Amino acid sequence: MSRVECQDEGMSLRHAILGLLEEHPMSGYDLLKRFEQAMSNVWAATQSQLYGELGKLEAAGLIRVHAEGPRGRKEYEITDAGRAELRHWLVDVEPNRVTRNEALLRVYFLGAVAPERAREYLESLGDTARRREGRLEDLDASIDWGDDDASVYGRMVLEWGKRFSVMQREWAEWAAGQVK
Amino acid sequence: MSRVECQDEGMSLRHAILGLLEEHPMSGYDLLKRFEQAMSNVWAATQSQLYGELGKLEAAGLIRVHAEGPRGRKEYEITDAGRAELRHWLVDVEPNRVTRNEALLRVYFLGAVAPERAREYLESLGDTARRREGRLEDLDASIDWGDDDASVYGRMVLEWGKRFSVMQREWAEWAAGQVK
DNA sequence: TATGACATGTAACTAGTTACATGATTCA
DNA sequence: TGAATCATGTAACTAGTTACATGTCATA
Repeated sequence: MSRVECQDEGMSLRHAILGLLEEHPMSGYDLLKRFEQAMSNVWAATQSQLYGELGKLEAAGLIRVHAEGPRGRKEYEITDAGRAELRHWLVDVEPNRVTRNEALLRVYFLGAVAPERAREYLESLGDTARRREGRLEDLDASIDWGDDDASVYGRMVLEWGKRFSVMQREWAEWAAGQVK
Repeated sequence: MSRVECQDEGMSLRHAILGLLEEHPMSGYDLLKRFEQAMSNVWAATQSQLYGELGKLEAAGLIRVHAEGPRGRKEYEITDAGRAELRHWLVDVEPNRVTRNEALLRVYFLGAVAPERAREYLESLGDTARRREGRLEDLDASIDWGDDDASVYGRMVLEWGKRFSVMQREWAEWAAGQVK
């Protein structure tokens, strides 16, 4: 029941896995699908990293194998220690705000290329945002939202993505117009 | 004059350094100050990583030592090969969109804690955004913008930060209201 | 029977973090 | 002369990426 000591503030993949297993037991393969789909807009993870982390989580006693299936399938479930660690992270650890926005980094340096290239770049950012906006609208419309926690908080994340896309598109349009 | 071969799409720190040195020659220490200040909202870098990367850039011929000063200070300048690499990155390499938003990741899992804790968390995201909004407004007002490239593109980046902060604050206020 | 989806794993690498270590110069 | 700032570097680590490697099961 007691939380494993852990002074590190990072390791969000670890907590992403714990959070998904809190919903219900899953295999590494199942988790991978989640990271490739819904999760990909929020936290990226590769197959290799995922299986590695599952091993570490099991060794740390935060998850355990709950059932084995065909083809070597191992379904993991979260343990009480894992749940404690997840809650601790959600409540006590302040989010680390290490910012890395490659698209925006380029904008700083657009003076190094011809104005036409700069405008093209900004317009392509706008196009990308527009496409993303459309995809998220479609996704939202296709989901039958309920009033359970997963729906409420899932919708919040989706709403964030939609608002972000709109903001990015509008900014890119404005910025392209600023290029002389 | 010809670009160094480089199939990797990442290495943005490398390009951030090249972009800053394109403005004018600087030492590692100067660059560090830039990364700690204006740059910190776009691309984070530690002192250790910076000096390591400067060594690699020099070895690759993309920068060279232009002047030495007291206390072992080494001022670097960008070479023609470095400028070519910077332009190549700006124009030809599409931005990699690996998303990792720790604050948003938590929102997915807020169902694991009491609604009051969840609301507190969302409100704290709103507060953070509001403070950031204020800081960026102040910064904008304090800068004497010109119509040179550095001003035009610097203002674009700042404008993005302001719009992002507004979006994040409004979303967080809405989201906090969604918690039952 | 062959293809594709299911399923897990490892090796070698690059990027990024934390902590330590050292010394020079300025200025109160 | 002591503290702050300037200035560079290294060692040990964690996180993340790419590529490879292997084998199972369902079904067309």
